[in-house]
Amino acid sequence: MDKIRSRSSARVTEPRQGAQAIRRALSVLRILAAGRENGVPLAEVVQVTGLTRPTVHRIVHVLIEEGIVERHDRTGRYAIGNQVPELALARPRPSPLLVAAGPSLRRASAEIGDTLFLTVRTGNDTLCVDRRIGAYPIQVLSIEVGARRPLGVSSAGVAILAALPAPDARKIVTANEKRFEGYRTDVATVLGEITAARRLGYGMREIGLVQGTKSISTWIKTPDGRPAAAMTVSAVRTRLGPRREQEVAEILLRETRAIEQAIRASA
Amino acid sequence: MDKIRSRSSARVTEPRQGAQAIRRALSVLRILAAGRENGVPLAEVVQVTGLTRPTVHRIVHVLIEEGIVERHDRTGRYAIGNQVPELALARPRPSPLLVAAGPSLRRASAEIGDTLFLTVRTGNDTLCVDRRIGAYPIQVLSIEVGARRPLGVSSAGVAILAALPAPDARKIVTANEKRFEGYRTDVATVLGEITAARRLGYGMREIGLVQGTKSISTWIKTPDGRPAAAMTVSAVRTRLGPRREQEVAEILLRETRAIEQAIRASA
DNA sequence: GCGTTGTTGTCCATATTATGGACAAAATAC
DNA sequence: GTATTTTGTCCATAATATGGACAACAACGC
Repeated sequence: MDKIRSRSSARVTEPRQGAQAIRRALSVLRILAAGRENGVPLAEVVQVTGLTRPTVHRIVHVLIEEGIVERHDRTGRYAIGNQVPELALARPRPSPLLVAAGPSLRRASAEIGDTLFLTVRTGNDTLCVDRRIGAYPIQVLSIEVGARRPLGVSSAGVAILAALPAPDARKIVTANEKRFEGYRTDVATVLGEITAARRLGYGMREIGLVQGTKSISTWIKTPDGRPAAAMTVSAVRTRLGPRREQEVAEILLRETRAIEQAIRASA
Repeated sequence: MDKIRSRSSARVTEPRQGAQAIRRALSVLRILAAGRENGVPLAEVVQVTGLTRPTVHRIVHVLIEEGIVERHDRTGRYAIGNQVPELALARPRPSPLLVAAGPSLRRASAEIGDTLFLTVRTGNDTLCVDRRIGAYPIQVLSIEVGARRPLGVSSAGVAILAALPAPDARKIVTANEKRFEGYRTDVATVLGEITAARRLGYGMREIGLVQGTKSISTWIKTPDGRPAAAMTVSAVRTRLGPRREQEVAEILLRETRAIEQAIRASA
């Protein structure tokens, strides 16, 4: 581990010590969260976190005893346990972002007709928090609410990274290096996509995570200038030619501004 | 800490070591969860967990850095952070219990007309996971979905304790001793209520948590005989005289059996 | 059946990490 | 203004978490 002193951007009080084990447990949890209901095999957690197997094993089993993690008997995979949603109930139900974005998502979805996603950043991951299905008969539904992927592998992730200060983005991308393999991409490619997104004003992937799909993402910023989320349209590639890409991007950018306004209003 | 070897009931593999810090962090989290949106002052966490202040302080602040806990600027209280619901999204949305209980809650609510609660046990707490408002114009709405209290202070808690093996119940009650003060009760009173509930077949509190209310709770068991939840009716005391208590209890017991059947069917 | 490979699980000596007593600084009450 | 309560920090020390090495088990091939 490296001792980082100060960041050029906002917060300066980052590195607090005396809780290595807790931090490790949390990074394990985040990997498990990426596995959703199916969970993740121990070996993969070891691989991705870079911790040793005994350590991961110990952490995971303590968390099982505590009800935070479950182990699927049949597959032996580890997954987020039911105590996590129970803890989550402590918070008021709909997040301010979802409230602020609701009307815009409805409008954009009606207007565009393809599947719309709202994705937030959580640590080094993107997390899909809302999805609206459009009227067009062919819809890209592969990504579900709750889906979690390393920042950088989806157009939403690229958009969010593009909206971050370059050094921060770079740091996240390199931190995710190990996890990129599973998505057939790498640090250089992602950095290239980020640069392209900055130039374009929105994130775009000709080759979506699903074969034959294309995605366009805009970034949504909080009043302090930090990216809060991304709004994404995914569709079969043939439906998003250059002309329509332009059209869709304009709608997304318009609604993005509306959401940013709504956030400001609610704060 | 004591070294428990074996339990008379089910699980025998309980005490795994090498993760004190993680367990402590989790017990802190559970206390914070009880504080809901408002959170809990540090001193209270210290008092209830029995940990030292430096330790709690360290844990809480690491969790803040990780996004698991938030500190409300104005009050200085600590609360569950937004990363917890994000992790929770990894699990499929409606819990099997909620699905199984849904129709029964609807029926019972329509029939009784007073507020109905579904409460689960989570560790040493009860957690309200569903609430149905009845048709009668005066409703007891003080307990909200997500509300968390020490097992023993509500009629639902008493019901769940009554359904547990006596030694387990006793252990939980003594573990909660410190927290009872805040609810104007104590170990002896709670143990008495549990015994009474076992005799009656359902839990009952003449003096509810809210002045002038009365509650009746039945316990719901999983196929293996462990209590999974409690179903509760709360109403102003005058509306629950001896005759109607009897009536309501019978409806609850009937629907309880229906839920138990539904759980068996879904397993 | 019996090696082979790829998992997961366990042990324990050791160094690293988390601990908590004591002290300090805010915030709040008086 | 001082007293009191609450939160925050330090650091020497002991207890805790660590990970190398080994073991058990499962899945596959033949």
